[in-house]
Amino acid sequence: MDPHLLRTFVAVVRHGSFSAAARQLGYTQSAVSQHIAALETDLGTTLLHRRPVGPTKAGDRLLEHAAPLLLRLDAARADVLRVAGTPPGRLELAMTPLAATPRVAEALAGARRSAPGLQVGVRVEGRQAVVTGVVAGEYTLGLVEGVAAPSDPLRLSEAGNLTHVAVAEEPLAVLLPDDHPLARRAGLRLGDLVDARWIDAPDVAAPLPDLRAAAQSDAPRPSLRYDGTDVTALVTLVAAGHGLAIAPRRVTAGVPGVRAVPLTLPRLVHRTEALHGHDPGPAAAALAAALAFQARP
Amino acid sequence: MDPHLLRTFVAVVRHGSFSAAARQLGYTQSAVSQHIAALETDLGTTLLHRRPVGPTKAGDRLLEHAAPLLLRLDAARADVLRVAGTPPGRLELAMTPLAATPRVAEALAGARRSAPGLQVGVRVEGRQAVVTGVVAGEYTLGLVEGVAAPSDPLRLSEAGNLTHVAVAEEPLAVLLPDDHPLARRAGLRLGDLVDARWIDAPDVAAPLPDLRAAAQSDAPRPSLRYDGTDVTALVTLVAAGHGLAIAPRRVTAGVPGVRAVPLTLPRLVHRTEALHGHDPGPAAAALAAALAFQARP
DNA sequence: TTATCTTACGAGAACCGTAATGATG
DNA sequence: CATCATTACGGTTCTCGTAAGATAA
Repeated sequence: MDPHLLRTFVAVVRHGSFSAAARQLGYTQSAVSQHIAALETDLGTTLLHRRPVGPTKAGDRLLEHAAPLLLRLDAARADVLRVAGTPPGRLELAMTPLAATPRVAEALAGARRSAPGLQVGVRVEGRQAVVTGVVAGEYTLGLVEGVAAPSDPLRLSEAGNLTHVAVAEEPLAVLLPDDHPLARRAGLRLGDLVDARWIDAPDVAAPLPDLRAAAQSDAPRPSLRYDGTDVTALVTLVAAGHGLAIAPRRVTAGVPGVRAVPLTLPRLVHRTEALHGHDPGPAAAALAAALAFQARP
Repeated sequence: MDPHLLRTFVAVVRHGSFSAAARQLGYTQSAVSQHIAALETDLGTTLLHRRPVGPTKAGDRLLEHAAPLLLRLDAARADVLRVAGTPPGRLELAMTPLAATPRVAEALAGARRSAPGLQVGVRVEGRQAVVTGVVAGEYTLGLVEGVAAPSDPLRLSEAGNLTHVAVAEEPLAVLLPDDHPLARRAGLRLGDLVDARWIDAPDVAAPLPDLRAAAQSDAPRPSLRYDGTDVTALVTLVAAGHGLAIAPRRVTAGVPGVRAVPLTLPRLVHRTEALHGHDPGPAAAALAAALAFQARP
């Protein structure tokens, strides 16, 4: 099970075609065919059915393992190179949209002041992309956020051996249009809203699956999905009555037509964490330290 | 970064010798030397210093990744073979010592009744060995236990994409010798026992590191380490005054000279979970279902 | 010297591309 | 028949073992 074979396997599945995978990988169709044949012989099973090309049951299982495996392989290489290579005067910072707070900007400014020559790159992406990028060593530091029970760490998949540092915990609020019947309440329970329509905006609000897990029900069902990374767009959608969302209250600041009502049950917070690999270099370490907050017991 | 190279790398580090690793792997010393050289050239760093042989800093980082990587590779193969190969009439059950309860034995008996020809193998091991074995497909079903907050899942490292099924939650008790000043209390808090001497018996009682994590202090410090898997031995050690331990109260049943006082704070339970890969076959699935309990909300 | 790692070199295997063959819609 | 996967074949590269060389205890 050579990683190369696995890589072509996932490429074939993704493209649904041997030839397309070959093009992407810079191989001939023949080579791809031989790769798949090698895998299938090795495992003694057929992994793909052809015409149309798609994974068999066994192939599905392999696929589920292959991607994380390749990711960890990259992570290993990146991790070794990190301690070996000259610690670069660069800081590549990636974060999810809601993690971009003034506090982060200030801490970053502080880091630049104390290391004048520092090259800094900042990037805003979805949560998964941030985690993957940090694991693969593409970014030196990542800021991700999500919902969790108070002082619980975020449950990040594939965040293998990254270091977590708690950066912030904020109360969550239900975002409703101004004229919503519940908009004047002092607090809301998720149970009050089982029949509501929700906007699923995984990158820019509390992801609905996380809420369902926390609420131990399948209550919040999406009526609209928003895939961008622009917070204002989401808030505008809420104001227009497309559905509700749950996010830290601050996102509604300055936007008319929307109210943020504190979420009282389940007891969840919006938590931000900094992620980095082993020894991310002095700049990233200093930044992470500056961002770290003391979790209240 | 061929897996073969990684495998020889970890073997070399483990043995502290190229030649020993070569013997174990069925290679020549030369081949091992070439493997390491290949890795070092590929990564552009020295991974080992020689005479004596040991990992460099970069090598340490690689080592940390290599073992899980190889494990997951085996897991992938096992997982594919599991769905491919004929579902065998075998059930290989592995469990940690405290998971071996009458309830498990009964459920196993039930599984054998409903599948008369079933070949069953049972094995008791340490927690890590059980998890590793299930991941690698060596066992069809694993039962592991540990301490956790009520209705929280166990935090298992390297349990990647295994299915967890809650099997039992039991209250925890502090095990003390009969003549201990606190032995007559109705309940004990961990804070009452900061100065006590503890027995660290990771396989057969609540592992001290888990307790420290839960208590958010470094309080329970070990005075004696017990590495066996025999519960009675631990209880006997407690009775003899070698130190305290935390375990489900039932382990003291019938043993004189020991008392089990309920642990009231932190609020922790002894939790048992069944682990299996995707589609472990009908026998294991039935057994897991029979063991599953309804977690109280 | 002795145990041990490294290097040189050659036989065999593995790998990928070209090109011919086969299968499917 | 056109598209796409498979198979046959050959040159190149890799890999490992043998054997000789280097190096530290």
